[in-house]
Amino acid sequence: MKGRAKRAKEASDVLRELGYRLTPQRMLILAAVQASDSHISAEEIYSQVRAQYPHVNISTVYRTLDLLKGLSLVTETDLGEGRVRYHYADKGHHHHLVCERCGAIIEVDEDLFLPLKRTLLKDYHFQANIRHFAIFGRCAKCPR
Amino acid sequence: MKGRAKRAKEASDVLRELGYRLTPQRMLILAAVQASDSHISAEEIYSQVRAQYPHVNISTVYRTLDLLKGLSLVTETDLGEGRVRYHYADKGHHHHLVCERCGAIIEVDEDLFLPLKRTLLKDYHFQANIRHFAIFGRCAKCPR
DNA sequence: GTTGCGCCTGCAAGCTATTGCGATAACCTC
DNA sequence: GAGGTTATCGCAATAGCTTGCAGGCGCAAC
Repeated sequence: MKGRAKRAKEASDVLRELGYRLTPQRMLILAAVQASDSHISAEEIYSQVRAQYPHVNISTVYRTLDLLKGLSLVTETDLGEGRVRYHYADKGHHHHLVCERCGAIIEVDEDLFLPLKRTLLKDYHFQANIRHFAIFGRCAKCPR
Repeated sequence: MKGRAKRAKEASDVLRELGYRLTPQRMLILAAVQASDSHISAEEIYSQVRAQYPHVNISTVYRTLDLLKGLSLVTETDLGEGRVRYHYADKGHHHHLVCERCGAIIEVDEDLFLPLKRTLLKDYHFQANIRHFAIFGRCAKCPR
């Protein structure tokens, strides 16, 4: 998969250029997030990485995800499952509508938040960092 | 404090009318949330309640907060401190802008989200339940 | 290839929050 | 006021995530 390999290279270049070390743990964690087509949990990343590198510790997974998150290489979403999920951030960001009744998850484009972002900047001089958002409520199939 | 006593009565009426039992634990937890002028954490509620009723368990606090949350009597906010905070829900809902650099917390009115709510309802038929929201970013005093 | 600095990791303890289960007590009926 | 039903509670175990610390390893300089 060419696109994936290219993305991986770019991401590790970002790390190297910023002076971060390219450890096997970091590469594997990054690869796991990139290989996941949807949103992946820390535990899932952990077991994938451990398949190739049994000594890794779960805390390393969390620390690396934190690092990647800070560099905007991955985004984090809380869909209200009691665990956070991660997503590689090369595609356009998107948000989630989570139905409180049936659990359905609807992805919506980030453009939806542009008016809100503009208002916050204009009225509050607040530069909102809206990457991944989960909005809870009731979906079309679950009437009130 | 008349207003507070009145609110407490109303809240316990809601519980009773819905068939929930009015236990001293619940009353004390409710009172603690109501007595807090700002947002209160589960641990703070726990120690306040325990001062009057030493046998209470922290799990009861969480379970009660969950119940009250479901009944829209309290709202829950995650301000990114690693612990969730609670707030009595009789006043108009509001949201928070949290500065990722200096930690400042700015309260904003819920009206700000009305356009977004309308869009979600119109385009996705999704009835968003936006009570308490935290938006992270950079405040006016922390330039980029 | 070797050396050395210090970033990074593994380990273990700790924190917030949740859950299963048996015991208790709130509420209804009489 | 007494008794029965069952919602609720306390306890302890557990899950998800974080943190302090000591030792290991990536990387650059030689």
